Amino acid sequence: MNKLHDITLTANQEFVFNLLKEERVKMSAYEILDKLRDSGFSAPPTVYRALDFLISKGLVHKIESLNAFIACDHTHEGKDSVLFEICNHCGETREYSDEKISSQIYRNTERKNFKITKTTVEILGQCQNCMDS
Amino acid sequence: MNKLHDITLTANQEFVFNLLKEERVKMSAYEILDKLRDSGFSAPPTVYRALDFLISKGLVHKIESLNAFIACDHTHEGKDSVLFEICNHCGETREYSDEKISSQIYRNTERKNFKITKTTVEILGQCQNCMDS
DNA sequence: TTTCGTATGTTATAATATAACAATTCTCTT
DNA sequence: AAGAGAATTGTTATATTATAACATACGAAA
Repeated sequence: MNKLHDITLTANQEFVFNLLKEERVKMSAYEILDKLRDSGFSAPPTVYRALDFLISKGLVHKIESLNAFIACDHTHEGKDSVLFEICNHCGETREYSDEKISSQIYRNTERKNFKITKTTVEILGQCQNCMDS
Repeated sequence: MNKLHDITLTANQEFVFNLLKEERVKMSAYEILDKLRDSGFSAPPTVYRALDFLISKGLVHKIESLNAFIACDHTHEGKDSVLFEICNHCGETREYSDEKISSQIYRNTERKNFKITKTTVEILGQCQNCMDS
C-alpha cells in the first residue's frame, strides 16, 4: 500500500520528494536547492516550504543532528518512534523503528503526564563497511 | 563525587559552565554570548570553543533539535544514552537515562557491527504543568 | 465567478556555526 | 628561571541553515 494514497503533492513538493526518494541519502536543504535549480527552484523558501509539508505528512524526516533531510522508508503507525542509524564516515543513513524503545519512551512520559509531540532518536557511529576499509 | 574532580577549566570554560549550571535551562550559543559580554566575551568562537570542550568532557550536552546547550545533570557511565524530555511550551528540559532504552539501542547496533560514537534521544511535547494551565 | 485558503516567487535578513591566523598563556622539562 | 611545545584566546571574516514579509497566483468549492 502506497503512503501517498490520499496525499496530493504540488509540483514543488513532488520535485523535492522524488529527489529524496531517488537519491536515498540524506541531503541538506541547500543541496536540494542546488539539485533542483534546473527545475525552477531559485531560493531557500521554496525548498523549506516543500520540506515542511512533506515532513508534516510523514513522507520526509529531518535528521536533527545533521540538519539534513531524508525520504521516509516505511509506514508509521500511531506511536512508533523513528530511529536513525547514521555512519559518520560514509553518511549512510538507515531508518528503522523498534517497538521496545518506542514503548519504553512512551511508558516513561505517560507516567509523568508528559504528552509527546515528537521524538528524535539518532545514532551516530561507524558502520561495518567503513570499519573494514 | 564531583564530576570535576580531574577536569581543569580555563576561565572562559568556567564562565560558560557556571552560567549553564546556574540557569539550569537550555540556552543557545548566542544567548550565552550575550550573557557573558560583561565577562569579556565578544564573538561566537569564544563561546563555541568553550562549549566544545565542555561537551567533550560530558559536562554539557547539545540539544540537537533545538540548537541549544544545557549543563549536564548527572554522571554518565560507559554505555548509557542520555535522554532529554523538553516541553515545547515552557522550555523546561529534563535529562535522564533509561537502562532499557540504552541497552536496546546498543543491542540493535551490535548485531550489525555498527560502532556507536554518539546517541541523540530527544522527546518533545508538553509537560503536565503546561497542560493544566 | 467570486471567495477563501493554500502555495509560490522574490528579496531580504535572522540565527547558527566555523575558518583562519596571529598573539597569548600554560605546562612541562631542563 | 628559561625555553619549547601545546593549548587557548582574540579577532575578523565568512559559511551554513532557516525564516520573515509581502505581493502574486492558483485551486477548490459555494
